[in-house]
Amino acid sequence: MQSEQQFLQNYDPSQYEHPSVTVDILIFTVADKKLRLLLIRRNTHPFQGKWAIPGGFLRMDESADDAAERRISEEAGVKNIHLEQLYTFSAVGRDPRTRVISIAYIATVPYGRLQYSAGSEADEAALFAIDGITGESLNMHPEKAAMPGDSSFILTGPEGEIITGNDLAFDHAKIIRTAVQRMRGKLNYTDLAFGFLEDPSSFTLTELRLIHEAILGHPLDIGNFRRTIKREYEAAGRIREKGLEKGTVGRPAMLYSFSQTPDGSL
Amino acid sequence: MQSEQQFLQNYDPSQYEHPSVTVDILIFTVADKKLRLLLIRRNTHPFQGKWAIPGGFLRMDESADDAAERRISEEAGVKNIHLEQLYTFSAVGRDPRTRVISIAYIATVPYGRLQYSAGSEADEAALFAIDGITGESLNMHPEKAAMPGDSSFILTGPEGEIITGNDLAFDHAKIIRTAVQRMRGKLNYTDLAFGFLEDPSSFTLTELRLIHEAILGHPLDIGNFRRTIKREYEAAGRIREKGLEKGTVGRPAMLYSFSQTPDGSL
DNA sequence: AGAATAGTGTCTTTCAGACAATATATG
DNA sequence: CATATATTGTCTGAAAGACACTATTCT
Repeated sequence: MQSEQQFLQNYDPSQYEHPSVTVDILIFTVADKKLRLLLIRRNTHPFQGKWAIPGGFLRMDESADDAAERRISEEAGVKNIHLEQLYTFSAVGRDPRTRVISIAYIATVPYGRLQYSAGSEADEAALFAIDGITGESLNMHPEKAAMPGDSSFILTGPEGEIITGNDLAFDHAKIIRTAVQRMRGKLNYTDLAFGFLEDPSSFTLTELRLIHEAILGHPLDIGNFRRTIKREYEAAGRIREKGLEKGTVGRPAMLYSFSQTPDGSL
Repeated sequence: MQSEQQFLQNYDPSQYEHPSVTVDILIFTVADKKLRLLLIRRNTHPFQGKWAIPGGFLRMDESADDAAERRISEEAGVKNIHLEQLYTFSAVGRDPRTRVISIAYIATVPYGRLQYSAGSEADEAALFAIDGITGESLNMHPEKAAMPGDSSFILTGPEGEIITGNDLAFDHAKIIRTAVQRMRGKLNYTDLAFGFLEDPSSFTLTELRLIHEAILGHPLDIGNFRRTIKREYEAAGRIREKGLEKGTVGRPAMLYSFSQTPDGSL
């Protein structure tokens, strides 16, 4: 029997053919009461000219979490953003070039912190508002069961240009649908929405409610929302009153500050 | 500018170094009122002699879902099992040989259908009961924040031998903890538990309750459980009465049959 | 009858949804 | 004061949790 050292010396990773591994980042933000997603226009084949989710190859010396952080820093110029793994897409034909499996991540970025090259030719990027995604049920097999209409949701660009999920590159419509459904499902029992706050140490409950409404795609009852948030967070000391807002129209709102849990969970 | 055809011809997948991609399958079952997991004892380096989650390399012509189905068929001799992607683990040092990322799947197998080589030397496999996993909160970053005690749960083998998460190969303790927490979190709003029924077309509510209790690790109120299941499933026509059980001790139980939804969701 | 298991009913508290009413700022 | 926004209160029905009680079989 060989020793562990001998084994490691004899081990040849090239004996198997390996797929490419990429990390795709769904960079979401909330602006003007709408959930929006950062897409980039592809300037190479395949799907040249189509809009796509930003991504990149996983380097050998970084975890997928690290790669996601790196890519969002490169693409949106922002660090210390809430990132969460969504799903790993691995259908055989999803990339026409070669075998590519993609680990998809959701990033929740406050609109004010987002930086991207809106106009530049080389790497054109734009925020698209998302509408028309229905069915909040959690799909256990995102790559199976492509229902008709799965890709029929609407994306509205910065100049009002409208495309649908079918106009996107690769299987990115499927990924976006999965992401929105996941966000909706987790909204009520996680801190997801807080990741979109411009300043978590000073926000109003109206601001937080508008984020929830943008993600869900429908309005919420104001009183019930306040009651629920205060019960879930204020009693536990997760949010705290910080004094009144100033210089706004109407009654000034109470400002709150939010405390992240150590691991970002619940 | 090159055409798409030219691009495809020029594309060289080997220009990047690729990690290995494996699929790991957490084969769960419920037997004797306990949640149990199929582990195999490694007979090669690294971690020779340690217990590990079964897995295998992703082939170039199969999706991760397909690979998971293939592996569970090879390892447990069973097909058409409920499979669900858990998480993709990709920390750099998780495999000492080379860079390996692992797409983990949860399989829910009825005990009676499970076949594995319990005694054979070549590929020793065993079912381990899982105890002592606490904190049902959904961890957003399973690979970060290794709390002390994360791997301190207890696994009890077929002969009563006891090991802890720390005795497992690779980062498999972390994977198991993530899986159990995920199952607990989804138990109440998915069909997860039904995957463990010996015969979904003929089961009692007591049998279903024992599955829930095994996953959660604590007893449930009998009346409340019945009420909730009947409200959620019987009203929607998802379960139907099939007549009385026969030949058992005590009052005979009503038998039910369960209808899977097309996509296996909710 | 007694043991064992299955199934029902009731009471209380919590929570979600709908909606009305009140409070405090600006112009 | 009119307008705009924030905040509180109230009512109802659904649902969860605790727990007592009844039903049907076998030995």
